[in-house]
Amino acid sequence: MLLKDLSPSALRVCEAAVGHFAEYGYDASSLNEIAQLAGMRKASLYAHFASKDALFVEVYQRALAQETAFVEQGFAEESGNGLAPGHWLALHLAERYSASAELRFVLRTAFLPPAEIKPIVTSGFEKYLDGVREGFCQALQLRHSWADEQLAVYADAYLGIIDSLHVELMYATPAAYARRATALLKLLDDSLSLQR
Amino acid sequence: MLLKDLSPSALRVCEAAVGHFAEYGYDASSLNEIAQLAGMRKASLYAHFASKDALFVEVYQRALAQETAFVEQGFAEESGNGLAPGHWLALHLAERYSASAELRFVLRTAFLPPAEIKPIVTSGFEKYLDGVREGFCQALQLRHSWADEQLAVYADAYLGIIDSLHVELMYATPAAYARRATALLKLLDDSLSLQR
Amino acid sequence: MLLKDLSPSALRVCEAAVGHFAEYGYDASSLNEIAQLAGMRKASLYAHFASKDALFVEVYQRALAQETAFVEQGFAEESGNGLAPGHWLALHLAERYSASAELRFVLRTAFLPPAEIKPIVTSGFEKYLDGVREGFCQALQLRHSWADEQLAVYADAYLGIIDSLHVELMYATPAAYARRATALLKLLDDSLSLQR
Amino acid sequence: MLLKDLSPSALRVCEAAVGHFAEYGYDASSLNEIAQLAGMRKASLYAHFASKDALFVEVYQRALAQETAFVEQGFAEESGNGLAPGHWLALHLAERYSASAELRFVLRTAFLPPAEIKPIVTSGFEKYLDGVREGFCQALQLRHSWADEQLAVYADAYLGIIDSLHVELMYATPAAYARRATALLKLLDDSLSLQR
DNA sequence: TATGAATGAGTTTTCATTCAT
DNA sequence: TATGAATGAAAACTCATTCAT
Repeated sequence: MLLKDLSPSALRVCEAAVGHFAEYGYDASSLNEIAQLAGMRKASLYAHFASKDALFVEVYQRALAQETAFVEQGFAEESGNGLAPGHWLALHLAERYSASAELRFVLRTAFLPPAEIKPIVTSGFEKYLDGVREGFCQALQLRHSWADEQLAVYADAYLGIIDSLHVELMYATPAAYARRATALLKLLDDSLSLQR
Repeated sequence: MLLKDLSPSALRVCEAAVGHFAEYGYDASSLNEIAQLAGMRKASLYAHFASKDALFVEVYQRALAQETAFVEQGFAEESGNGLAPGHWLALHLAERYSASAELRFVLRTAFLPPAEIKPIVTSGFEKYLDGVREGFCQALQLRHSWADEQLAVYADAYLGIIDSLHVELMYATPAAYARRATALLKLLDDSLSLQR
Repeated sequence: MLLKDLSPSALRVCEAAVGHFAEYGYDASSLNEIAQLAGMRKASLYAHFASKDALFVEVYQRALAQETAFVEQGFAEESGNGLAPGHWLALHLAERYSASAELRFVLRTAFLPPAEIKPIVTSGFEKYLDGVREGFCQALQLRHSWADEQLAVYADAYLGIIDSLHVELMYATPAAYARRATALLKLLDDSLSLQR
Repeated sequence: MLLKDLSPSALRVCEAAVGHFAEYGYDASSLNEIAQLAGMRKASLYAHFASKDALFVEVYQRALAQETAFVEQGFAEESGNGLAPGHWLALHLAERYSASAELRFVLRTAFLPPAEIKPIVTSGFEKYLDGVREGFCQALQLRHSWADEQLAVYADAYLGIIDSLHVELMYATPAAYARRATALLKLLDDSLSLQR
């Protein structure tokens, strides 16, 4: 999953595009506006990207790489601070969402991918979620050892929680997000506490 | 929230539109195609609906009403069958999703509402979720009585679970859906079991 | 130039149409809006008029008849009051213009007739102007007798003055109208005074 | 009132548009036909003008500038040839009208401006008329000196005459135009002759 | 006489894309 | 690498008109 080397201009286009796609989605985004934001004319985009699709995919892959790194670093921090498994990410997602156009873009795209490139989007997002699952499983195993089966169940549950929070980010207030995060983490911790 | 009386032709348009909107979303849906599906020409749509927006809103409200009724009936059935609180809906959502264009449309719309009518969409979907919350709380209270605060936490968690399943419906396989449903319901039941 | 007998409904349509045509012109007027104003649906118009053109022509002819009558009565009043020839009309045109949608409609239509019916419009308006000319010539001849040639020159001038005032009505303020009327009538009176 | 620099293609569009607008007016002109006349497709117009309104305004301003220049040059010529004040313009307007689509367009537009841009049209035409007034006043003052008040009255009258001739251009024959011009100029000269 | 439904032709406008420069 | 110009296709929407009821 290596990213292409892009020229400085192409990078500016990506930066402009990620915010635009995040806000309006694929269909309602116009190359014209993206080009303006990047300080060039529409036609010039084609010097950098073969098509709207190609630009979208490139932006998507860069955003995925970035958010995957964010998740990894989050789990590292969590284990350093002795937080309960999966808590760090759940508690920092809201902040990340408002700070990162990339995350907003990834979520919007993953949930409702443009028909033209649905397979690419879906498989990419699955890799992102695999990263989350991986981080969570490692955190769980730091505590004690689990049967594969049990581990899988908790991993499924945790991914479900994260997706639930993703949704809350997209259509609710910060307060509602906090309530949901608290409630779902409580379920998780309660259930884990029964496994002793 | 009474629905308008629509003429037979207008109803045919709604039926055609709900599937189209569910599959392609607002932006990528064309009135031309919807009209064809409804067996008329584009211009004829305007005898029934003032604009694309107006059609979309009408369809959305009808879909919401229908899915709200489905949820209500689900909770009624659950209590009749002695199922654990909230299980019926979680276990039937996938089937419903594949059977009901209305549900697919509602979820797609709620998660990524078209900018033009975001407020209408959001407030409508909140009412739908309130119905879910209401059903779940009543189911919980059939078992034993709860402090308001505890009840609210479990309601938040349950809505989170439902949203999580919504997401899984949109981008995953039936098998993955089942795994997630099992895992999250286990968390819920485990946590509730600690409240004795 | 007899007018048709119209049913009460058809008359209501004419009344609605004259204001609409006067304000928006032929092209920018929509039968839909005219029908609404007349308290019926668009399709019902066709029970009364064969087409948009036919409605327009009917309205035009009624308006012309009405304004022709107004001019006649004006010249009658003028001679009764001993006013200088042509003064009454020049001085009452502004008031009439603001009170009569028919006059506004006639002027708008005469100056820029819709291509489809230009000949009808033009010949109709010429008859209206002939009425003005006739009234003015008679008023002149009440004073003393004129050579045909002289009479024709003054009649041409007077019609020119009236058209000039028509224009001022369409695009200027009442104050500007008054200044122009005063100035042109002064020219007329000065010139007539030289004929003794 | 500087005019934009337009590309050759944009100029071709303007040239095509002025004739079309002059003949059919704003509402009945279609961008499709204008584009054909300019040798391009409809969509290409938008590379040069942001909208139908913008094109119309641009064309209008160019036409106004051109006709203002024509009037100025006319008054210059008049004073060179020793013609009576205001005669040159009155006598050349008909010829100009048939030769200049710009003049036809300006008059049509000024008399019945499209609702969307009425203020722009009106204020522009007033400047044009100010030019006429200015030229006439200077011509008057070459003969002898006038009280401000008298000057204003004759200026009002002269503008009235010009508007009257404008109207005659739009709906009458060349012969009728000549009769009217003769008659009105006679009034003007008679009245001026009384001021010695 | 009135109307709901339908429609063909037309409108302005947007868009992704191409190409010569 | 950048862009001005051009374009085919499609969008939403409007309109005068027809017709069965």
